[in-house]
Amino acid sequence: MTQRRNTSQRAIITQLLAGTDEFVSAQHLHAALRTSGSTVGLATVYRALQEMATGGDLDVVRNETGEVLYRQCEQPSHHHHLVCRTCGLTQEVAAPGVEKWARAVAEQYGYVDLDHQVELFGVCAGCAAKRA
Amino acid sequence: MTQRRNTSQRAIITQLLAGTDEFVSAQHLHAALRTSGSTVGLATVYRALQEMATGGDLDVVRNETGEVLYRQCEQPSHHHHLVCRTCGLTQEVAAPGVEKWARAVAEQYGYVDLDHQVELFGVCAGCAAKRA
DNA sequence: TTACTTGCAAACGGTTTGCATCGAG
DNA sequence: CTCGATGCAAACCGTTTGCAAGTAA
Repeated sequence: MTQRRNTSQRAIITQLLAGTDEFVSAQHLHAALRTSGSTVGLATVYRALQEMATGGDLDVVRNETGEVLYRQCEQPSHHHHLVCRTCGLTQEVAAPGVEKWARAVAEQYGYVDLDHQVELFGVCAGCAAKRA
Repeated sequence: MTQRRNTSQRAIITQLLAGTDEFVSAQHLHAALRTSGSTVGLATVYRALQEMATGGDLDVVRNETGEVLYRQCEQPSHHHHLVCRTCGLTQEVAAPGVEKWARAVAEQYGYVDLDHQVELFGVCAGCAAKRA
């Protein structure tokens, strides 16, 4: 049985994530921590983020360059994202029908252990206005 | 004005892509080429794929591990994929409700110029059987 | 004391780039 | 002959891992 220990590093990482509702990369988070005086190691940041993500405490997304982004997840229920491809503004959205559809399709083809990736990209109202 | 030269390498890459309607990674494509006797370099494959992708001749997707996948694009009807995360077997599936849902959500939040990414991952019947 | 955590550095895996050489036009 | 294309190897970059030292419980 694995049990999590409370360390100052994890506390500060959790705290920093709680302070924002935007997606951040492990690298960015690490840089921010070092800048503010902490001596946390990069590996520790990665390990903490992974742990929190698999524990369901963080939302995980990948940006266009393949970098992994994390954000504290406000909604306990499963949901997806609508991301502005210009400024990164993100809305959490529910996809009621999608889950059911995914299950039906998987069953039809005999696939099990299903997971799905559903993300919407667009340009938010603000950015669209500036573009005009 | 940049002009493309016709080389045997590009010809064989184009030909191989034309022979399938599945997504392939640059690495996979390169391995396949080497196996079939070609001496193409990895870099050449990457350069060719990038060029074709920016030229709009290929669809580009990223899998769960961040690897970039390419596929010849000319699919008449829009559809999505159900990919086996063990063996890579891919089924093309239609997502009737998804498109409508995406449009509705985007409108609700004032997002325009919408695009979406919907991929299903699971373990196909064959791989599931071997696992047991 | 036990065994989970940490920081560092090295290892990794996919992708990109520098450069000398090759070859299409 | 020119200049884009190629192959190789090294460089990159984000991420993971081995390991000895540190520390919560």
